[in-house]
Amino acid sequence: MHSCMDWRSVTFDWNRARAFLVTAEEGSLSAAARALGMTQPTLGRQVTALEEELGLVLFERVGRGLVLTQAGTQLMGHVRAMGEAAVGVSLAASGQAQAASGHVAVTASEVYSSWLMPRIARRLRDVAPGITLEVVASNEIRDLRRREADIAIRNARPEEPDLIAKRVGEDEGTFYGSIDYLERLGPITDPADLARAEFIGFADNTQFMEALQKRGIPVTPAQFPVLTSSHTVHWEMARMGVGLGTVPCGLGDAAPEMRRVLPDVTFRFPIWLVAHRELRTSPRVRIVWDLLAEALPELLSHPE
Amino acid sequence: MHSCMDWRSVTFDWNRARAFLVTAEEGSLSAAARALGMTQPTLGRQVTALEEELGLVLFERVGRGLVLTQAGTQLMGHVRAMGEAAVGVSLAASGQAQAASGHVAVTASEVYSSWLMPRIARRLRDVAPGITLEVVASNEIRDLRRREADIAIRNARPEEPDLIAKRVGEDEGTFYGSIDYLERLGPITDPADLARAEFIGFADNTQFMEALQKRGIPVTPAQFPVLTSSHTVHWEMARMGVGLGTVPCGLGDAAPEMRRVLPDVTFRFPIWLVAHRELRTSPRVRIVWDLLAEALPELLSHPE
DNA sequence: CCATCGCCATGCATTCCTGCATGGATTGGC
DNA sequence: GCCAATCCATGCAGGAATGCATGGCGATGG
Repeated sequence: MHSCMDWRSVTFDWNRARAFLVTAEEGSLSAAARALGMTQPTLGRQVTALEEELGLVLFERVGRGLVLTQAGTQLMGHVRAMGEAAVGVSLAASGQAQAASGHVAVTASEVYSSWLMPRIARRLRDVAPGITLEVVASNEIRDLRRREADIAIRNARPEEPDLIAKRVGEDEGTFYGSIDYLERLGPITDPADLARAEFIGFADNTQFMEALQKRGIPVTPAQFPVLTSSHTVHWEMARMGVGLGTVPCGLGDAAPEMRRVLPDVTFRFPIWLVAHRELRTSPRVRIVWDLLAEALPELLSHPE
Repeated sequence: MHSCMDWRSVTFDWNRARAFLVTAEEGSLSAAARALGMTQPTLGRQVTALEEELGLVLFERVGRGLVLTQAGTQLMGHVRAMGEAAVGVSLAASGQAQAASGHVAVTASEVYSSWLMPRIARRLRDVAPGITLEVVASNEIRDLRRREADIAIRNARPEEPDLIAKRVGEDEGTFYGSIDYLERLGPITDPADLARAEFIGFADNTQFMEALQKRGIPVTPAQFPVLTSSHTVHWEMARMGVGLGTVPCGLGDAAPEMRRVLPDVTFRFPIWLVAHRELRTSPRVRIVWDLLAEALPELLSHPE
């Protein structure tokens, strides 16, 4: 329709225009870098590149600071207009996000539901107050196709092709035991010592046992006095001194009555975000998805 | 001064806004890519990234084309304003460049002065008609410090620290002989055969001889019957059949009465642009500098 | 007059982005 | 109903942009 329009005149790098605008307003590259959350060399190079792109000298490099040339001054008006329109874009965008409403269900393991999701929910309040969040705490692999949840947080990439998945980070877990249980057990200094210990098991225990054996920890089914599909039950069993529990370090380290058994032996496992293809096009689901994708990595790396 | 201003609202990637604008106006990613001279995957990723950055769904992916969502429609107004301001920036910039005037002197070797500079001058007419260009054809290393020229085109990086230099490309040269001289000389199939030949030499001939010997061509001072500092004289000597001449391939191949001696043995040498630091801040010099930096690489690679 | 501070320029390792080639999906024509 | 054309999504390799650390320079205050 508008294909008659000529876009050649907007082909220059708009980010360089932004660098020029902020630098001119702030008066120096360093100040502009601080304002934009970038570094001074980056902004300096962007401004230089814009000068080469336009074939103009915008700043006079004079000693300490930069001074706008006549050409730069005349461009400032137009660049300011771009900046004001950009503010409009930003405000309108956040307004649209604020206006989004509806219901979004996220499923995660019990541990993550109680540990991570509250922080996510708090952020969601600020970004999109109209969205109500439902947290489905479950360790079972919920079937997204049945609409039991819109987004799932999992530890593996799903194989279904009509699901989209994004790896958002990595978490770390290790063995924990209650202080009194560890006393009864005696000193553990080596993975081989764990042959004396007992573990709280998971419902699908063979997979868990195989993982332990791969790490050089010889275990037999007899060492699993209790199996449970609930991570909460799992953790409570460990706290009661029934056996060793395996939980994310962020949770286990925060429990005062629990201790790592082998502090240096940890298991790293990936965190995946999963949703339907179609659901990603739903505004409210997309907002929650993007929030999770942004917030989870830092929550996992900075347990805070 | 304006440090009170809050730039957080313009921190989003402006190029992604441009991608969104053109895509929405053109109606498809592919059309937008054609209009902007980019590729469809790039624009698709930029739009997706903008959606994640703003936390919005801008397009509904429906079958063939894309359809603006409500949020996208509402953003279009502000993004259009950015685009119009961008057109203003572009127009003002070209206007400023057009208005630039003054005198700029460029020094280059005789060969390049007559071979490359006319094409440069033609382009300069379009970009900045107010600038008058002086071409100083000289093979001597002109001293830029004495203001004999504003910009120099050289074959080596200068060592003076107060000069700025930019490598703009690479050129290729080889030996040429006139047809009748090559007949007198007999067949040349190997670099070692050149021991029978005579060469036109340069004023600083030791450097040239060393370069030949490094390439496995044994030469002695007795093989240089004529020395000259002028490349033009050098070439005329070769054309008259005095000996073998060494010139850029772009020049030598265009001469009908000359032939390459060893077509596959070529010398590659770099092309440097040199100017004063201070002169780079002069608008008119900067315009010519940027034009040279942009045009020379393609002139050297596509001799046309 | 000298020391200190802030600012800009440059070399280097890394990350991110871009372009290319391909696969999957849908629309329109015959 | 099938074919062809068009468009969007994704894996991959090369190149560009970014950040970090450093050096040089001018301005300011003692």
